[in-house]
This record gives sequence, structure tokens and C-alpha cells, in this order.
Amino acid sequence: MLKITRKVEYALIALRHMQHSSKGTVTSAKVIAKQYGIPQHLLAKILQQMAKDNVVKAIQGPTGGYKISADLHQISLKDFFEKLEGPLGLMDCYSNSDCAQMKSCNILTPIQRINQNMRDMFSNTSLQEITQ
Amino acid sequence: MLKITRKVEYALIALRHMQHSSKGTVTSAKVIAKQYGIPQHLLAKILQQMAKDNVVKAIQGPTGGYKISADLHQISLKDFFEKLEGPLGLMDCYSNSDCAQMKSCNILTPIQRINQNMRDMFSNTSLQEITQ
DNA sequence: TTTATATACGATAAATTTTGTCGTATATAA
DNA sequence: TTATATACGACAAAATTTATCGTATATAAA
Repeated sequence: MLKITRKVEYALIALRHMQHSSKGTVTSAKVIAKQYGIPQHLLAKILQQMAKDNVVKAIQGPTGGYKISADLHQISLKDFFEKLEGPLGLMDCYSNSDCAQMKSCNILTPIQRINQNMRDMFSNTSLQEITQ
Repeated sequence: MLKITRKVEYALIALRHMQHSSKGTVTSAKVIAKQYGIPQHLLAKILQQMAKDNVVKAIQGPTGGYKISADLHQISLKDFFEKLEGPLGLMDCYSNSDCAQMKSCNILTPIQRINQNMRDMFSNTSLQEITQ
């Protein structure tokens, strides 16, 4: 429990790789996938999602690929995680209220505090701090 | 991602329930399970594990059940989580080094810092703060 | 002593989530 | 025209989480 997903892991690896490439360089999913042992199609889809989220820019065609298009200082880890994986919360009930025990649950409030601490932590860390 | 498991959730619910019962009272898994809509056998197993971990004491036979035996001020959330679910870490590689990409992974060090922040957060929170 | 009810615990199954694959379409540089 | 890249939906495999089942043992109470 309390793990980040491979999806997020792969996204961070790709961003860090691109940030350490010469500025303006375009990098294909294939190159990154090979270098880090990531399934190529999977990484491509993740990069496509990041392109939709305006974190990277996609260039099509041969010699195409991706490059970072956002200022990573301006994106918090919380926002980045939520772009890729949806709302952040220690329990589902904080984003999805279909738990039948909502009324009787006695730990909702106390866990909420921990939840807020976690969100604050990820809000106060920028993507740049991971990829630099 | 970054969720706690139902197992931990049920454990916390049970502890909080017991802490709010009259002191010295013994509570059966059945009673708690019914009140909060938790599968009875599952909760029993979780309580059995907590008994092994000396968080609660088990009393067998009819009129048996469980009661809190540890000082919850003295147990951090980190320790409690690790008792129930094993080592805490954002990525598996921090506790289990069978990832083939260990050498080439470029985010190991930066994520480690976030990981430490998370561990600190749970180390600095006692079980009591959740169950009180 | 018998019975009912509780914990103890391993095996297994169901459900969910995560992770990865495949096929086809489209863009574009060479 | 061809080769190589992204785009994207459908699907499948794998892993993890969640729940169930069966049987044994302990013990309070009738």
C-alpha cells in the first residue's frame, strides 16, 4: 500500500530523461523505453497523456517524439499525480462517496487529517525537484 | 495509488471502537463487524494478527473477544502500518531489490527524498491520534 | 458433561486494480 | 512511396487486494 504506480514512475523517468537531454531536443518513446527497460507502447501512451495535459509536446512523424513543454517548477507533484491517476486520497471515500459505511465509519475524520498532511507534502514539492 | 488497504482501515476502525468502549471491556470481532459492515471472518483475522503483534489481547471462548493491550501513544502509524503490511515505501525497490532497472533508474535518488518525507510523517503520528 | 460461541489459522476463491499487448489509423520526414 | 513516429481504443495478462470456507481449539454457561 501507499505505492506510486508504474505509470507515474515511467512518467517521471521520461521527464527526467528529457530534462537532461540537450534543450529543445525531441526524444522518441522508443529511445526512452529501450534505455530504461520500459514497455514501449505503454510508455508511448503515458507520454500521449502527458501531451494532452500540456506537460510535454508531441511531434509526429519520423524524427518525431516528445519534449517538455511546461515549466516543471510550476507543477506540484500533487497536480502531476492527479493528472495521471485522479484524485489523491488515502481512502477512496474522499473522492468517491459510494461507500456504504460512510455513516457508521468512525475513522473518517481522523484519517482526513493525515490525508491533508499527505496532500500538503505533495503540493509543496514541484516536479522539478524530482526531475532536476 | 497511495491508498491504505482495507485491512489497515478495518484495523483502525476496530481499535477506535475498542478505545471508545468502557475500559477493560472485551469486544468480539462479530460485534464490531456487524456495527461497521465489515466481513466478520476477515476482521477476526486482522484482530488475530494484531494480537500477535501485541497491539490487542485476545480472550478465547464464549464471552471472549479482544481488548487493546498496548499504549497507542507509543506506536507510530509507520510502525503500525508496517506491522500489518510490511515495509513502507513509494516504490517496491526500497524494500525489495529485484527490479531489473535498478542500475539504469534515474529517479531512485529523487524519489527517495519524498519517500523519507512520507516515512517521517507517519513516524511522527501516533496511533492514538487516529483512535482517540 | 454437553452445548454454544468465541478465537486460531491455513487454504482457496472472487474481485479489483495494475500492467502490458495488439491492431489500426494518421502524420510527416526522407 | 516508404519508413518511422505518434494517436488511441480494445483487449489480455498479471498482480494484488479482498473475501470466504473449513476445521480445530478454548472456555463460559446450562
